[in-house]
Amino acid sequence: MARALDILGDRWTLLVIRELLLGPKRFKDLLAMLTAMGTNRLSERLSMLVDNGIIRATELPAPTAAPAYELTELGEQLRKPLIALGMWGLSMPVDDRIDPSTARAELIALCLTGVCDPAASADLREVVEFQVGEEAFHIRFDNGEVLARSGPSVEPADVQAQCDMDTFMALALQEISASGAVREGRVTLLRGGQRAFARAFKALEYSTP
Amino acid sequence: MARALDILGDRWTLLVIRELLLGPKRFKDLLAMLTAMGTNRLSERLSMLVDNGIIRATELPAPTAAPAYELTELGEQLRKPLIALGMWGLSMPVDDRIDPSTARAELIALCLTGVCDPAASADLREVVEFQVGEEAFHIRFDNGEVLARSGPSVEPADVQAQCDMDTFMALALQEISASGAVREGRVTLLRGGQRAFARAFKALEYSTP
DNA sequence: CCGGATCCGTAACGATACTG
DNA sequence: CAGTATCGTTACGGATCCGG
Repeated sequence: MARALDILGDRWTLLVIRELLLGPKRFKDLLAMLTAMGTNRLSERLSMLVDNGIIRATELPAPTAAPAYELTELGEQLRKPLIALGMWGLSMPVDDRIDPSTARAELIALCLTGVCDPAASADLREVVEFQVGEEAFHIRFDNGEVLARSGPSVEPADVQAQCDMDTFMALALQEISASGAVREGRVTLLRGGQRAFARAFKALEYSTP
Repeated sequence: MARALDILGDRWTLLVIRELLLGPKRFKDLLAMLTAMGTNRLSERLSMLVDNGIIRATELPAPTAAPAYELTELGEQLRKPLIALGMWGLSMPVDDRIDPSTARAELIALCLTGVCDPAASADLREVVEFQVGEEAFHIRFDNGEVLARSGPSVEPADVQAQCDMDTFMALALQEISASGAVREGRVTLLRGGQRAFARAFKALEYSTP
């Protein structure tokens, strides 16, 4: 534990890794998510993480071809522990619910992918793209694997959904049903049907929060 | 995750909680384990953790009756995430193996209790006391529950074992067998038999490191 | 513009001396 | 024993500047 904290214990380090759990990111994108972090600090953390084999420099796919950072296999292994920590933070009784104005739907989605039952999506293979407020992200179900990523999907999405933060949080907390939210117009489906959309949230359900 | 790190992200905080996962501890005991931590810093962290409902002030059992700190239910819920982080640190390829001179057997035991299969100790009910170098600790098996704690057990132990750090690490990593270690004299049993001792390590075995 | 590196004032830290 | 007070040093956030 001390060894892990020697590397991950500095301020921002775990938050940088959190961002990269949502897929490869550019320097400026990380900076945009981690407000109040200085450019020098970010650069310092990134090179330290590279030196320790937790992330590596890479390039964004095809048309963009911009430099970026991504997790290595070692870094990827932090997914479970970090999501577990996130769930603990979620259960903290500070304000009962996270402030919707500072919340980020893609991070909520990330948590869901970490706590949902893989068996529930064992025979599911679809990509759902979300637009929640300003943020765009997608969730890929691939026969038991569930992955949340920032930005639109590279392969064409089966479902494209649009809603506001409050609706997304209510969906994530299972306070409202997916099909009900569509019927009531709280969710707009730009592509795909209500059935496919509901299937996705069914697969994301967790048992014991 | 950010909420969790707001509370737990400062230096030493997670290490203080790690110590308390091994049972209630006094101020001076925490200080002794956390070398290089200033008394003011420890005091600061402790009161912050109390304010956030993660630990609480208490008293050591019966004869000692000294002030101490222990985890609340909220703090106890950090066990799984923290041990997961510890296991990640263990898999870090810095030096393959932790330096036996700085390692602490009770922390290794703590990790084992977090990753072993509860089913393996479902019908086991015994207390094993260890003396490894200077440190004394015990592991309590109670029908599926497995708990590692610093110091001797309050209830009389079924097994009392003595060995050096290298032997304990080899046992934990399943490099040698428990009964073999006893036969070869690497482990001295002050109380209890080889069978009971071997049962304990059998129950502590993990499947995928 | 993007990815950094440099500089500076402030906050946090480690060590030690001190107190109820 | 369980902290509090003080002090010199380190790490941080913010702003500015530079090379591609």
